[in-house]
Amino acid sequence: MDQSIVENKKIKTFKTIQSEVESINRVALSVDCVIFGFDENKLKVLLIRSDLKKYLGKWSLLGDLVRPDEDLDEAAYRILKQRTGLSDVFLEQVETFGAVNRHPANRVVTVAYCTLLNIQHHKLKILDNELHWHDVDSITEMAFDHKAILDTSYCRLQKRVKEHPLGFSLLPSKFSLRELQNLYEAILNIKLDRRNFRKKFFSMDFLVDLGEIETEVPHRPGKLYKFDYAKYEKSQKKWTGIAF
Amino acid sequence: MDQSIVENKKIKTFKTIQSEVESINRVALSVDCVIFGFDENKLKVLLIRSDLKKYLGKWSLLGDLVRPDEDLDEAAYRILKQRTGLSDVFLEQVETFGAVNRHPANRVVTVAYCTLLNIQHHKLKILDNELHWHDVDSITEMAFDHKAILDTSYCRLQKRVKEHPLGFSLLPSKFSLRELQNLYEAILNIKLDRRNFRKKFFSMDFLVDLGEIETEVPHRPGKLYKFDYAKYEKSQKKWTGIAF
DNA sequence: GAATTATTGTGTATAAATTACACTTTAAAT
DNA sequence: ATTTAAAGTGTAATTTATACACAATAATTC
Repeated sequence: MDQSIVENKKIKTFKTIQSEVESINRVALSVDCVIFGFDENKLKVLLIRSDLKKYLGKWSLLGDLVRPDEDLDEAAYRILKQRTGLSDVFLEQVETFGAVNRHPANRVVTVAYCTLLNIQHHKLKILDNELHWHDVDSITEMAFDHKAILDTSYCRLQKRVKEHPLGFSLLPSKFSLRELQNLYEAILNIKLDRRNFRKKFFSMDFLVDLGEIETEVPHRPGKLYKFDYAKYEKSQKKWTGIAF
Repeated sequence: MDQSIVENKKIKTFKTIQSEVESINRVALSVDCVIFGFDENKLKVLLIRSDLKKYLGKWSLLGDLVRPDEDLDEAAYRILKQRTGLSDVFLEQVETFGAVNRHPANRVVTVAYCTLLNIQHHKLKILDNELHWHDVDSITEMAFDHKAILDTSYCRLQKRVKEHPLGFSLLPSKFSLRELQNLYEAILNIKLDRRNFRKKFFSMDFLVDLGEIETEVPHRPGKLYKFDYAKYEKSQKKWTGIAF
């Protein structure tokens, strides 16, 4: 809402609302971060062990209450930083979960955020509550409604990764086309034709050949590329037609 | 969050959090509904006049505080019903807006929801606060951050309407292809080729020819169709490739 | 240093989808 | 009967997506 409230066809004044705001109509608000990574050709997610009695032993997303003087995005970045030390990663609001009984003790509405990290570049320094990376597809049960939040975030990721070059933030700054393809296959959970995959990415024309090749592979090394973000930003996103 | 909170590397217990939840860390939570309609070949949105002093005279979305015993979706449907009397319309969460100072009096975090209504089928019965339909593209200024919420919702609508058959809920149950095309042109703000538009929709094969034609048009009447939702639901959504 | 291994890198033919584009038909109104 | 305004329709050209197989390369092994 934000100002006038109609209830049983009686218009409440702003004064009435003010007092409602002060008293009963308040909830605790949290942010939960779904932090995706990629390693050993598998999509991973960063979880901690819940220490709430009801969910003892269950895995949980990284979250915290939003402070009274803090924007939602700010809170998400703070939590990410507190948990991982990282600050310059892509971060996006996913959805807000507010079922009345989603938290056993209080009404806590939570805003889910989603981030993608390069696991190799960002070794975890804080390991409280058994913080570590889990294979996304191995997770069956979680604390609270966190499994639903994870599922929603994963679906969103699958959709976004097809529309935007997000995936590159999960890879080393120099990567081979095989690594890129492995990433897409893992996230989308499909097999792709190698030749057509390459054709597609080369035709998009955002990959820069670095003139280097992989090292320490026990076979023919692949060329290394980086993603040209500047070129991507300048490009006109193409019109994608109507299709259900 | 939801259980353990790390702050300055000090782990707080659940008890600590409990008391935080009880006291300072609470915010007022509202839902704002962005109700889109379609009339005279224009996309419309339903607004009321703000009666908050700071925004007196400005237009505002339809909102209310979320009740302590009410899920977010429930609140959105309640507000929609209270304002319009309607209940069986598509309703979707868009995004949560939580800038610290978005409300002048209190911290109010708002969850935006978006709905599409058929204006002809749903004549407004309640007109409090000058509730009425506005051309979406004529709106320049609004109360609070509601212009930003509207813009975000409109962008979301443009995207969703290309991926899902949402648009049909804005049309009469029997519609002509011209009406359908007008709808898409208005929402997407583009001109489409008539023959290709028809080809596209016929090839999707979800339109049912009702064997009826338009009446009271001063020219050759078009055939009337309905959308076959059952057939659509059964259809496998096609794989849409990677494209930035 | 020859053979083996594993993976890179490449091209083409076919099918499917998208685009651009103009004339005839129809019903209502005059 | 004429006018008006929009409905209805098809094709050729282009672009995009798909299916598919073999030679080149670097490292490892013998």
